[in-house]
Amino acid sequence: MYDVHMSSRKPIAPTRATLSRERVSLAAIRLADESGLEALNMRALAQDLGVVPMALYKHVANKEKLLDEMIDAIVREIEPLEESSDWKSALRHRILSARQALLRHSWAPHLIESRTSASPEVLDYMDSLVGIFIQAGFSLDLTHHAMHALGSRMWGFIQEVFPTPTPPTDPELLAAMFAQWSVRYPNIIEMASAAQQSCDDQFEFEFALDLLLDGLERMHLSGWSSTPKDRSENPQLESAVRGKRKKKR
Amino acid sequence: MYDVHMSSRKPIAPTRATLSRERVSLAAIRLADESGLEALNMRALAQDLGVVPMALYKHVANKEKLLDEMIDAIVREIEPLEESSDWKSALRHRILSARQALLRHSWAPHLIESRTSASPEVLDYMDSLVGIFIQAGFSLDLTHHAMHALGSRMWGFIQEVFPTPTPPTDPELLAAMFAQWSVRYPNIIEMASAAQQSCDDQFEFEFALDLLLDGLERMHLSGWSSTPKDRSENPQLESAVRGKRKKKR
DNA sequence: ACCTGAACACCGTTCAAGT
DNA sequence: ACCTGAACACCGTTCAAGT
Repeated sequence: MYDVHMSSRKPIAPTRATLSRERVSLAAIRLADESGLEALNMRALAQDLGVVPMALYKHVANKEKLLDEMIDAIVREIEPLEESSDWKSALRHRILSARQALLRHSWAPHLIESRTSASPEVLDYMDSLVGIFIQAGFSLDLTHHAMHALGSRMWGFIQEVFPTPTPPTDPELLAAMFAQWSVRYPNIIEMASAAQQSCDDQFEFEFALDLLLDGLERMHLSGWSSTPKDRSENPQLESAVRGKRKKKR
Repeated sequence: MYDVHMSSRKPIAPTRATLSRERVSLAAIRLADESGLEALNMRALAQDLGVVPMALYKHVANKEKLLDEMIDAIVREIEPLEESSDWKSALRHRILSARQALLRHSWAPHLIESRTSASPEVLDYMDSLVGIFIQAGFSLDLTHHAMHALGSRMWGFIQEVFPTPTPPTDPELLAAMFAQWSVRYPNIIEMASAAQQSCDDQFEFEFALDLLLDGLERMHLSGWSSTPKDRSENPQLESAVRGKRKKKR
């Protein structure tokens, strides 16, 4: 226990320093890292800091602002831009670095999805990605589409909608489930039977990232431009452009 | 008001029929459509149905199960598979149809993201997509990667992380914000200046979808196979394969 | 078999007061 | 200036009872 009577001077390394906005958000990150986002509530956070819940509200406006702070802390973990490399390597490096930061905080994807506005730190990062495309000579139009195509992937994650269920450990149950699924979901079972080793998330992430970057490179080199005339000469996006035309009419 | 003394027989079209699982989930969808997901709580839902909150629990196990029901109702809105068309058209049709269903229910993306398991209806839909790839002769391995690369796009949405803020209507405020952003986020401003007309979500969705489908087609035609030897002969995914190799070693 | 009323546990937050 | 204690509003859900 900390002995308050020990000295009237401030301890050199106080274990219970006065609160600050940074101390609160760091504690929130630690709590989420250890116990998950659902365990992060103002009462538990206050207890971790040895303080009464309402003490937090002198340093963060409300819980939403606190969650924004947590995102900013993660964005600061992303490695800075490598000026020297070519656009594709620079993008890959930045995005895979963002992914590393996110992997250290498993709650981050869900939190990012729930945010309704971007902080200055977030916009700084996005601005740097836009800059990579523009500096590489991408048209502003293609740059815009590229950013949309990346979506959450620019933050190093793709939402795994409807995660594949973990198969039961009991071999008897497993066999029963396999038999049942083979009848109702034959294609899924056939596909799964090919992936003997468990699915490698990092590989799947880079596979799709490269699929997008390679496609964007091809469009850029084949002279994608912002004028509709040039667009229609590009056979790759014929159908998408057709859709836009129809809507404009 | 409904007159209960009017007749002892059941009314032909009862306005206050007895509850059922379907009636509850339909009311939940209507409430979410009209007032948003955050307005959907058991008390409000019960009031809409003219019943006390606890009456709902005889028909749905809990709120989570109710949310699962709502997803299933949407999945049933997706148009069935067109057997005759080629794989790319079939996929586009199915996915754009899923998108239409989702656009009718703006709360659906957030709800889909939050689900932790897939219902049989959900698996049926995913199985049909896997089947399209396999029937087109895609290797099981490439099919697997393709499904991951599609991600949430197979449900007709991409998560718009950090949505772009709506610019202020007051021209003076707008000018001030523009000046500020031009200094700190020059690339974003430059990119945005090219997109005069407001951003077309449908176009961006189809742009990225076609980028992925075209890339997958190219890999399929160039003989992507599941053996590592063949993989390294495909120059397009050199870096991703390199990453996987390193991990395996 | 189905619905009701009261109550509990939990959580974000306001308010008036303490030092 | 910073922290505290009690309380309020809100929400999912349990429980024992009603018909």
